[in-house]
Amino acid sequence: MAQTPARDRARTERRILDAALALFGERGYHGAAVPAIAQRAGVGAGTIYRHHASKEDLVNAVFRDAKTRLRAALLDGLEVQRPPASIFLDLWQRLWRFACDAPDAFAFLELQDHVPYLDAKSRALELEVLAPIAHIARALQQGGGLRPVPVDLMMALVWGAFAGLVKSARMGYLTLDDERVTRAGEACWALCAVP
Amino acid sequence: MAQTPARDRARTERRILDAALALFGERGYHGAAVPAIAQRAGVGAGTIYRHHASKEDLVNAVFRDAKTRLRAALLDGLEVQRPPASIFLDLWQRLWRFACDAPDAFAFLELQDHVPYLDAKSRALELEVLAPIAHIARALQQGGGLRPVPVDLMMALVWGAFAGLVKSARMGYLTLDDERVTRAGEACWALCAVP
Amino acid sequence: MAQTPARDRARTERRILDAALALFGERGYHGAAVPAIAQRAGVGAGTIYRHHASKEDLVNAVFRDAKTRLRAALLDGLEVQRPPASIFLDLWQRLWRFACDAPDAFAFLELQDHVPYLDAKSRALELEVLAPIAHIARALQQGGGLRPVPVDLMMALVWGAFAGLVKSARMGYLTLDDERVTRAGEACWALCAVP
Amino acid sequence: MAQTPARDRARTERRILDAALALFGERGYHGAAVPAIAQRAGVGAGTIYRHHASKEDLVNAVFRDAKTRLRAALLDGLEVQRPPASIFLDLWQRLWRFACDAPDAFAFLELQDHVPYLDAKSRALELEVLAPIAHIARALQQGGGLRPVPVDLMMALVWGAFAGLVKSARMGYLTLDDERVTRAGEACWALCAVP
DNA sequence: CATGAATGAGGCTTCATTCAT
DNA sequence: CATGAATGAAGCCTCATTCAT
Repeated sequence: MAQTPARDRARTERRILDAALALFGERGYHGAAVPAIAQRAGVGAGTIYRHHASKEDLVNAVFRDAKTRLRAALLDGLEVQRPPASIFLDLWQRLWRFACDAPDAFAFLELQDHVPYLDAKSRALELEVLAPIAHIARALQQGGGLRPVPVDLMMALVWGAFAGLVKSARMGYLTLDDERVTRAGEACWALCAVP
Repeated sequence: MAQTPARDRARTERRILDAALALFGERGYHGAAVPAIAQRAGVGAGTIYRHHASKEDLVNAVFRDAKTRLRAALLDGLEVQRPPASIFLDLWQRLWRFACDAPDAFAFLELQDHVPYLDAKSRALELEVLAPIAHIARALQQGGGLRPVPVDLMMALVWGAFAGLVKSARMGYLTLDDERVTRAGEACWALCAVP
Repeated sequence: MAQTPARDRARTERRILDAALALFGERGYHGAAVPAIAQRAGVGAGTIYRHHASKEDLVNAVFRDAKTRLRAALLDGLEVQRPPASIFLDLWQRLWRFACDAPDAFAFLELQDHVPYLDAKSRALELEVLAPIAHIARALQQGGGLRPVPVDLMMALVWGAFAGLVKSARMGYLTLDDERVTRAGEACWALCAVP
Repeated sequence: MAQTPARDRARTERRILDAALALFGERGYHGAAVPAIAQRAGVGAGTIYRHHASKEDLVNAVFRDAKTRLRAALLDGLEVQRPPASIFLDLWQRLWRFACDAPDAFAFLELQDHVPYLDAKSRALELEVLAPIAHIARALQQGGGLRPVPVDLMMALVWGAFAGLVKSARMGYLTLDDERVTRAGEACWALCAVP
């Protein structure tokens, strides 16, 4: 079978992306050395360059991979014909599940120091995640289901609040479990709900 | 006067801290080169090592300097004998003023990639900022003035929400002005208020 | 037919030699990458190593191939029972035709940076080109048809003069055509002619 | 004295240029490794980059240094109010002296593989050497003192002839001494002399 | 005490070579 | 037998740190 090399190659690529995601997330763009990524991926340093033209290219691939997974986690099968609170809490749970299932991806996406290296395609992908949510929020707001605060502000506040939760947990300032996260979500809904 | 050398030294130190803060904030710990910091501070590279034993030492000094200024901005003269909402909105305004007056410091403190290098003294300082606020929050909560959600969660949510706001603005996803920030603060207060 | 595999192999070998000649000639021994040669030859990188044990081996094969062609261009059917000037101008024309027909080969042979890697067989071949010409020159000189200057000097001067012409043209300091090359050859003959 | 550091720096720079000249001349641009140059210069690898922005920058500095010395060797104090043959033989001797005094520089300048990396300033310098000689040659030719062959051709031939001599000697095909070089020069003059 | 030239370990990247398919 | 993915040594270059001035 001539298919095996292709499968091998894909597996190698996945291990590179996973290792890079973990190290970029742990130590930032400049703090993650390419040879260290290679070692963690269990490949030679040169192999990374058969898959990505440069470290910058690699961080873009990692970003797009993680962002695509986040988009799927947030939006796939999302049911929007529901009361606003229900939609909000569903999204909150989806965020939490993503943060649990893919902690490396969540940590990486929250990190900022790769941002200067993102290319146009990566930036476009960022909007592909935000735009549908903004669209939903605006529709709800026009239907009177959301507090009349500019949607861009509200999204930044909610996303920031959730990120703050996870970051505090990672730094050891608090611990999280499903029940506490749900309560935090309910409190956060007050931020969006019509007063 | 034997005082002049001491004053010179303090002035040099300030320029080093400011330059380091700016570069660490812009490019992260690993992305900021010591010679570049020296150049921005207008001193020789060796001079930095007369003030700090190492780059790690320097980043701790920068962290403590910024955190101390944040503590002052948040807590100095804070009047706690007021209705909870008033305290909250005051803190929110203080945060906003700090983010405007010292954007480098705010950006740096939000950065993650220096965290692994913080020493015990720096970590202790972090608590010195959080503890008084937690104390206030708990008192208000016991007085029935705050939503009965664990205070650690609430603080993480609110701090995260504010940080998310500033981060979104820095990334160009929204623009901020006093009025919009005030409205965001009011929405955020709903998160803390007794339902 | 069992001959086809052999013919295929020979064709592959020719493409490898041509590609290597071109790249070595353009960028020098160290500047030409084996994978780049393989790509230009339209073969896999591993294929080159089925034909040559190493890059050093390859450059020797290229050298011998080019030198053999030069020898043929200079000496095949050379008529030496003629007046010295006629022989000289014939050789000059042959050089010019070679430089036009096989510019890659000419450029490569003039290059110096592969010289340290030439093996004994390649060095021997070099002499196989020079020796017959030296033999002819000495015979003419003994017959009084050439200036009484050591033949080794005269050959170095003439070969160098021709090479200088081509090199200047390649660097854009002059342009060449048949007529100008012929005039240059006539001037160069004065170098060899009995004063 | 604050002058010593400047003198040290200049000395370091000279050693770098000399080492780079030798290695580029011996092994070509791609064959000379920067760490090897540093070792030969007796400095750390990083030091080279305090004097030159890149390897390309270094090869340009080496080129300009060598070319400037060649220009001085050829043209400084050249007396042109003399019979053409005398001028020619003087230049020939100057070339020979340069090739003896600065064999590394001569070998390097003859090498071609740095040419693609020369910048505009370096190319301009090349012309500064050629132009005065071309000017002299044209004047002589108009005065009837030189063979009526295009000056660009004649210069390429003579320069090439001399280079061929030195190259043959370096490759061991012949040996040179003052007397033999003088005889070669006399033969070469025939190339330029009015027939 | 400040300086900045020097250092060399380590980072990013290339490439000659191997080997499983 | 051809292939091309993988390798890791080695190349170019940066930068945290030192030290002579």
